[in-house]
Amino acid sequence: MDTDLPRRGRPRSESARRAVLEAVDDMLVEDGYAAMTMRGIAERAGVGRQTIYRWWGTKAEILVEACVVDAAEELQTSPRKDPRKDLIVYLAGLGQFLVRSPAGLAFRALVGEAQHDATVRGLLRDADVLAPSAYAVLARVQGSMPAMPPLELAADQLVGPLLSRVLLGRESLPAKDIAAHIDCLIAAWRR
Amino acid sequence: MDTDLPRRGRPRSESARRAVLEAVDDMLVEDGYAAMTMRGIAERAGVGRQTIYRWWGTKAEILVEACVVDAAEELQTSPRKDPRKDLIVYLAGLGQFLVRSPAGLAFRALVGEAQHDATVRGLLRDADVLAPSAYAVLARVQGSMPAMPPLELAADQLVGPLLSRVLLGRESLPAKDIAAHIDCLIAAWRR
Amino acid sequence: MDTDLPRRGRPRSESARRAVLEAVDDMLVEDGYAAMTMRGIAERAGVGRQTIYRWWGTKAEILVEACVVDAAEELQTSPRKDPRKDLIVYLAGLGQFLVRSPAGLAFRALVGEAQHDATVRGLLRDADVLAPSAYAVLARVQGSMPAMPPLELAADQLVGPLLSRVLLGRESLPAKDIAAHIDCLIAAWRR
Amino acid sequence: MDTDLPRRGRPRSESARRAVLEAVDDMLVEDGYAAMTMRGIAERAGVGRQTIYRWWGTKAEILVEACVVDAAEELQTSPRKDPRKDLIVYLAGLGQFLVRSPAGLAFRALVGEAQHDATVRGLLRDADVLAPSAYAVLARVQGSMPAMPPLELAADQLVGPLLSRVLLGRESLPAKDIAAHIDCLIAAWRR
DNA sequence: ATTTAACCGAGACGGTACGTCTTGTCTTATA
DNA sequence: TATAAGACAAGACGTACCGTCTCGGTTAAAT
Repeated sequence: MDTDLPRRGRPRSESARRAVLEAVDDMLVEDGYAAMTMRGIAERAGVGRQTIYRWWGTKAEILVEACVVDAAEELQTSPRKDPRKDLIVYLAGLGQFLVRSPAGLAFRALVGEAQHDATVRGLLRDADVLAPSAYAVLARVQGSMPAMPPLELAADQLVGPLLSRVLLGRESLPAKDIAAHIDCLIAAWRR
Repeated sequence: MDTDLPRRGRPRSESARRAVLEAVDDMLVEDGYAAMTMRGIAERAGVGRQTIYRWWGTKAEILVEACVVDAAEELQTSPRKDPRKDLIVYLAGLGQFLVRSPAGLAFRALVGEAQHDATVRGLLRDADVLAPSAYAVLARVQGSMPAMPPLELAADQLVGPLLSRVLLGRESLPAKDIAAHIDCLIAAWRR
Repeated sequence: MDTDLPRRGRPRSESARRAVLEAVDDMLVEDGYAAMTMRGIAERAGVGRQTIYRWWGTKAEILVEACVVDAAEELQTSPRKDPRKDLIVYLAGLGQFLVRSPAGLAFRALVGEAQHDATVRGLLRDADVLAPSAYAVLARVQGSMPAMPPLELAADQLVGPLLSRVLLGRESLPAKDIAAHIDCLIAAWRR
Repeated sequence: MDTDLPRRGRPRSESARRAVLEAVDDMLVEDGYAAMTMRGIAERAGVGRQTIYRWWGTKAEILVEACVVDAAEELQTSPRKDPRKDLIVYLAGLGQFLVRSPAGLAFRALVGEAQHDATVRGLLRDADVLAPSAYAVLARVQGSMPAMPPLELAADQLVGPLLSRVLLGRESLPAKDIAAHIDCLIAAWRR
């Protein structure tokens, strides 16, 4: 165990940690990622700059911590009886997450940074923000879809069209198109 | 027309323009986007800094010019008799473009910047890098796919799964999965 | 010659140079050396920080440039007929310079820094702030002082007692003591 | 008395005190004053940082404690029959102290700090490092020097030329010049 | 042929974020 | 209650890049 050894020195300030994460969330919504500097985060959080570098070292690491928990929670949907409805509700929720939620904004900022920096790419891959929620809903409907491909590919087919639209700067999928997309998938997977 | 009036003064240096675009391509491949600064581009291209700002003003604008022409060319595929083969070849080519081609790298860097900056988002939307090529191949196979949704959604269904994989930092779709994905789409669209 | 080669690029800003030197002088008087930071100088002078590092690189180098010219001017005395008076006037002027003049403050700050940093020690030695003025007055009275030691030692004997008092934090020599000291020197040097 | 009341709690660690003073001496010799930070002293001494602030509060205060006792001891000379020899030996010893001894280095560092900081100036004045030893030797030779000025001025005349040379970054007085200087003083003071 | 206008490269300018360092204070567990 | 360890807020350090500006020099069309 690591909690057993009674660490010496002043312990880490939990309030400073929370202040940083909240500041990042707020600034992302208010000013956007480009205007969010380490210096600015520190000032906004009322925290020393060194304190940030001590625990995170990178804007991306802060973002990961700021969004993974919220993301998992926001993307989780309750099961429906109708598989079609189940998939539609999930995808609509994902759309809302990506364009409305602060956690979704953080996620998109991370995806953006990942295109510029291999380290962030790894960070994002390890965080595994979307897959668990997609796997969960797919596992629920899998029984009635004998031709569904393995989960990984099925998840890409499910979320890819919506996700790429948003990342390429277009509007999210309108409700009608979400339904049409799901109907396509069901037709293919039931075949 | 605007090219008719024969502007006075020294004309724009075509060699400087090409030097900048090549420098951007090279630096993107060698050092990555994060290490690519306006100052660095100017030095690498052997060009004054002001000259860059005179004609482009933004890294993103240079990237757009550096990739749109190449992208259109690299993504264009010759028609096949077999619609399935046609789609598979296109998607495999898109995968290569995204992870191998300098133009693809530039495109991904642009997508990254678009997450952080609304201006770049607009730029990227206007450049319309992927859609024309996807529409072209879809138009070719449309005849034999009576249930295919409108082109925009169909294009998202076609490229979304591959695109989102790459943008989220995972490997591109392996050949087997490309085939499986196309088979799903055909099954749904032929229905 | 070096002025012949027609330097490229924007020439150095003389106004920025003067602004920095004046800011240093003012801040030294108002806030003291310890409170004078590179950042503060830049802000006070209305100058970019990099501009300072481009031309000076060190607080000490700025101080040297800020005080050498003024020092030489302030320490120069006009000849008197009476050698005793000549020496007294010079020494009294040196006392005023050390405790009143901004240039003298800069000089003392430099001497302080020289105790901590060998580079500054060299800088100070090369600047040769005091010696020329002392040599000048000693050369004038040398004729009537057959036993005067070589100029270097004589200069130390002349200014050392006053200088060390001030540097060790005591008051400057009072007028009575200046006269007594000069009388001692004359007695020894006329012997 | 204050030492009588047997203070409660853990007594001050004498070993920590010595460790700090030794660390300061060593670092001054090895790295120089500029590279000597409170943090560095604490690490080198294997001592908590707070412990230093509790007992000294300032680098200057540590330096004073680190040098006053040693200085007094090193500057004390045994009486000679010949007053000339007495003065020469003292002055030569002072030169060695200033450029060789760790205590002398600490003293010069203090003089340096005193130029930047009025508090240190007061500290240095109160410590009275040089005067007692100079007064002692002057008192011994005073009998044979009827024209010697009051001790304070005489001491300045004795040590000033050497001291100012060293503080201004030049070499210490060579033996020949020490003798010449003393001979001047004797000539003036015997007059 | 000369003038004029816009271009070109180089490089200094005022700003500002970077990541590191040190300061003096504080909060732990230990002695 | 002193101690060593070490986290804390604050802020200076020197570097790098931003976008602008100001030079001397070049290149063509208009005079």
